[in-house]
Amino acid sequence: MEKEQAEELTRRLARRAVEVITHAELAAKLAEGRPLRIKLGMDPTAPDLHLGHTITLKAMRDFQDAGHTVVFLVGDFTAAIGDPSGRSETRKPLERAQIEANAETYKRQVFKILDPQRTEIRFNSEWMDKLGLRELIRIAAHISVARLLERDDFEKRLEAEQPLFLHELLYPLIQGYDSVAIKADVELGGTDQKFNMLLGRELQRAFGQPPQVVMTFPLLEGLDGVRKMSKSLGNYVGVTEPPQEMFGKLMSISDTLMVRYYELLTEIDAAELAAIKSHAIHPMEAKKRLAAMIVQEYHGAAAAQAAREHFETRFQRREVPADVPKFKLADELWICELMKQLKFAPSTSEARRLVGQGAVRVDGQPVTDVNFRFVPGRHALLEVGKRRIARIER
RNA sequence: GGAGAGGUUCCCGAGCGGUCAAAGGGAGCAGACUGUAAAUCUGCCGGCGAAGCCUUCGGAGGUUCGAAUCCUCCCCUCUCCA
Repeated sequence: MEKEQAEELTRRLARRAVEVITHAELAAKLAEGRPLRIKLGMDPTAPDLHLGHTITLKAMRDFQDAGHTVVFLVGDFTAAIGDPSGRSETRKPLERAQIEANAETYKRQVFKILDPQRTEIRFNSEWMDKLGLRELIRIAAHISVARLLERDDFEKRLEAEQPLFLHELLYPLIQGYDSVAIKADVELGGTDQKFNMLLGRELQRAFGQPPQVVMTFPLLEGLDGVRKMSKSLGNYVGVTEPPQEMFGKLMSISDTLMVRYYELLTEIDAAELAAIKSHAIHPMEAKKRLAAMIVQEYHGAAAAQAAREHFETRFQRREVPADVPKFKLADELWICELMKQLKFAPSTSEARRLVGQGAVRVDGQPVTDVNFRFVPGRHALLEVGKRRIARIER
């Protein structure tokens, strides 16, 4: 029975894992029959969990469903240092209060996927704050500089003559030491985390622990289809975003990216995937299904259906949907000022430009005069571009 | 400590006394075409109810009628030497 469960887990994980270091070690650990400790390291710099994160989170959920424990590690200490990973420039340390607020947000969001019953939440400041310089040096003595400089982005920055600071070099050590502190059996992460995770193995060995199994997962491309999904690049779909927003964002991805999203974010079988790839299903219909599936995951079936219908009326039939946000306006107002107040334009200048480019419509009629005045009662519907729409009432 | 290079608008990157709100590319936004796809084309892309004015080219001073461009000091990064 237990053996079957382990096999089932291994099979599920194998679907998406890029690398498992090593398969043999994983099998051996699973065979021990005890709940393994799965490390989930996240640095609380970006407050929003997005679809890219869900790939590893779901893999962890698989572990949980097989009876293992996820140690959700909030890198509150590390965030104060600034993780350089995945970016070619130095990251700024965060304020303490900000870190805590972010950690809270994370915690709430992460349980959309993980099982709270089988999750242990830890903050690495718990042991890091106590770590003295003496210990730090002792840890550092286990890793050579050459080894550290093997890391891809360090190497690149050196190559590009860009700054590389000592604390950034220390970061992988700190992260690796987390694995020692929580006695991790397995660590999962994106492929960009491979180096750090491997260093965890080395440190565990140095501290007399069995090394953790390292599993890497693909990085999800963001909406632009090129760079990895991230909050700071603005190419993400957050798991807490409203249904319509999610649906809309997913509809705007390229066909190529759609296939990728299907592979990484859904459970569809090979036959269906083939149908999509071959365009046996019209790409747009396939995209709608994808969007609906994902929305359903985070908001339920009803919301997914509603989001789809909204999309169809608003963007495909170009009709005004029933649920247009309403705003009160007492007196007539200059169109640019109104756009600014509704956050349809960040500045008057931008509002002027939008009018000049024919992006602004009132009651379906394009506004061409920059000096146009919106009169509540006489005018009602304001549209800016395809996405911004509001009904104005007196 | 010494020698050299460099810090420009969201990013890359030109500019090196006025014609600079600052070339070009990317990103972004808007329009056309479409399936809110891709590709393509066009326009916009600091702020101000905008004639004109205000703020911006690492920071602070200075020279000049006038500075992103010249000078001084400071801060930061990179390279080589020690």
